[in-house]
Amino acid sequence: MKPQNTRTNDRKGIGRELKRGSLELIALHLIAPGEAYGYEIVTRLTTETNGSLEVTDGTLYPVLYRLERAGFVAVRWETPERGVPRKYYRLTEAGHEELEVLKEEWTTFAGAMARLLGQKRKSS
Amino acid sequence: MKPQNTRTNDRKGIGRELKRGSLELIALHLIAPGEAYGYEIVTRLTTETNGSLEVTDGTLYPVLYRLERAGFVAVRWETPERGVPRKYYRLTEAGHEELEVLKEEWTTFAGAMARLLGQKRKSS
DNA sequence: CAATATATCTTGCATGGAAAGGTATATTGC
DNA sequence: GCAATATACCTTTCCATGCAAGATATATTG
Repeated sequence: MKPQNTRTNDRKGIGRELKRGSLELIALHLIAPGEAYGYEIVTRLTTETNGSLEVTDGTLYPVLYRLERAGFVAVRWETPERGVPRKYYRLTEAGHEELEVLKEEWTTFAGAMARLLGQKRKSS
Repeated sequence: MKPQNTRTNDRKGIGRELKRGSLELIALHLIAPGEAYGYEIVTRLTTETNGSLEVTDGTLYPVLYRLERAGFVAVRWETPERGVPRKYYRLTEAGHEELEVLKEEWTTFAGAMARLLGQKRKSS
């Protein structure tokens, strides 16, 4: 029998909406230091954030595809002797710039939210 | 002539997606101290956040309607002697609880983002 | 050879922010 | 008296995107 989780069920995807628009930033950020492949990013996101920012592969792959089409990442296939081929992503010059832009936008937004919720006073 | 803003135009709505899921929180938060009406919230959001969290009325009214249907806000019409009638919103008990829940979800999410982007190390 | 883990991709759905349009009342200016 | 503007509400339509679900393929293990 399915759990009829009254308070949790009608709100199945609250955190889901919060991720909106931040996934590209997240992906670019995780790729930035060097190279990364899709499956790796998915698992790293789950482990490194204790599930807070978990995404499914069905979510991430389209994101990577968008980044590729936009010219923010370059792609390299690696087919090892043994194992499933991997598609490695690396930031382009434009990708690094985009990362900075998105990071700044996130900071601005998060800052505005924090200020609003925190009820920061303007004067002493 | 429309401004052909190369770098800004193709990205017309980046911050737009970031607001996803936070508008209910914002609305509840702004109503919480007492009462507020729709038009007021729209203008306050723009002025109090310097446009960072600006929304159009076409965006906010559906949000308020959802909150009302969910039982998070109660409604009172005020038709002054002179002036357009206003629809005042006030948080219900459930609304106050919801506000806390959403606030916590936001904090968790923003914290995870900050930790990820900030490259916090786990050990010394 | 069945099951599992790794790794990729696609289709279809649901959500919700935004543009655009519509209504109604009051004030201001000609 | 009437057009224009500001206030205040609401609705319809569009679209971007996260996710579930399903499909494919290779390698390992029992």
